[in-house]
Amino acid sequence: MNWLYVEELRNHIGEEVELRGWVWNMRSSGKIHFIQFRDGTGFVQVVVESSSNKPEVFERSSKLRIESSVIIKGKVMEDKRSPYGVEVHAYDVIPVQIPDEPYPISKKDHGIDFLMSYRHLWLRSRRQFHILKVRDAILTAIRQFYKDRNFTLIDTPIFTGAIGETAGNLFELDYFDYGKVYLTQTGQLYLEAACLAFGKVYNLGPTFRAEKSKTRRHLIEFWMHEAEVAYYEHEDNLKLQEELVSYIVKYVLQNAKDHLLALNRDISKLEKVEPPFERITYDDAIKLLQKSGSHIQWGDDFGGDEETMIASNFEKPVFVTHYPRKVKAFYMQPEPKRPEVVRCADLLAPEGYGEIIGGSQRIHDYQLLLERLEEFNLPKEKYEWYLDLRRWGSVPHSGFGLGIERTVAWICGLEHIREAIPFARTLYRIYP
RNA sequence: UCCGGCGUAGCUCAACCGGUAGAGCGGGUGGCUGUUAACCACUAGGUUGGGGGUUCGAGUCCCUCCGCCGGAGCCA
Repeated sequence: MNWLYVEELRNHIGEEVELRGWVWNMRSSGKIHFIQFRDGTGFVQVVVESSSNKPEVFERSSKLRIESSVIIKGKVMEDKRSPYGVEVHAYDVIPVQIPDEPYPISKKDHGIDFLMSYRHLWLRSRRQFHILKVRDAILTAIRQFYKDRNFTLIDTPIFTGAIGETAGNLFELDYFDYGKVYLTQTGQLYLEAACLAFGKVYNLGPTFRAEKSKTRRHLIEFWMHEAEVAYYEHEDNLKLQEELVSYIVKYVLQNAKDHLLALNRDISKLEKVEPPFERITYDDAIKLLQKSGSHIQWGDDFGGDEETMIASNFEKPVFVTHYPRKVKAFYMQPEPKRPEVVRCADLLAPEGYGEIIGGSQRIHDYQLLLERLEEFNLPKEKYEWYLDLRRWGSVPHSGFGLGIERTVAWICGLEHIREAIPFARTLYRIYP
């Protein structure tokens, strides 16, 4: 007997197959059962007819209920009445487990609190299935993009002594006798070290921000992809980013289009995403905002509304470059002719999804970096290794970080980032 | 942390000016050979988030605590 997955059935019409999976819904008309079946690769309808089956087979299948696990033996039939194009006519139904209690997630609406409490079961629902399949495609695309360009994957540590961004948003832990360490906010400083050894490097992993953020675009634990390249300056950095983002979107359209369509995503907006992306300076962004009626002043950072307003002027993602150095991190390279701004860029996604990338050229001069550490009140001794990178073989270098969940939310068209990760860690939720 | 809203059956919600708790889904029983959130009939299911107060009477009004949702700040 040939054990097949649902995703393979279209190529096996007329064959007798075995399916192993779960019942996500049951309908019955007395002498005919319709089992809505899923196996982790897709969904298909299984038909069990009383007239063409042994009585015990039909009897066994009547006992199935939602989220029973079951092995089906049957024949694959083409059928235009089925939304999937094929269905399986069963001649044997073997229950693996039949639940004693009703399945908590019903076919009708649920509130988000209830669903998040049952996230471990909610993952089985079709919408969540499609979202996480797109997430998987995005992560595969990132790895493939760097493999094609011969970058080296460098896994950066989760425990860190040095601070990447700003203090105050760090999760603090006791590390034996050493004292306090922090959960990483970014692997960037370590990638900078690695890029001076390997030239072109990237990472992909979880990061943590102890921010009491309560918005649709924040998680406490989120995944970030970062890249860092030696000898890259500002414009090289932007080019890499627009190529990466375009590659991801194209890859998803080629490999996970059905999932996007199942999510009712407007594909036409994603099809426009290809290099080059527009670049707009912070100065011009401020003018644009003021023209639209905002009271923002030069020197202010943007909030979610400002980002949405700026991005709404563009169909593709847009770079906002050269922010005032006071609103950005200590390591960013100043623009030589205008030292009050830095060589950085945020990439804003269209359709109100906000910042998906933050990047910059890094300071490579020892003296300047030392001044900035003092200016930001960072303890020099913890950064000695980072200063070493400017003592030996220092070169201009640039990099960026891309938020995975925000990218998933944008590409899938989600209303809230909590659906973009299998088990979201939000402000007051750690269960399940 | 601040601002706003909500908390009634397992779930999603209703209940007028304060007058004594109701529907759909889910569950159970029965029916139905093409269902698509199947349908039809019957049926079980409630200390209205906790505590206190006002009142002849509180799901409804007041105080307080807890929980959740939305937004702001911060940020990817």
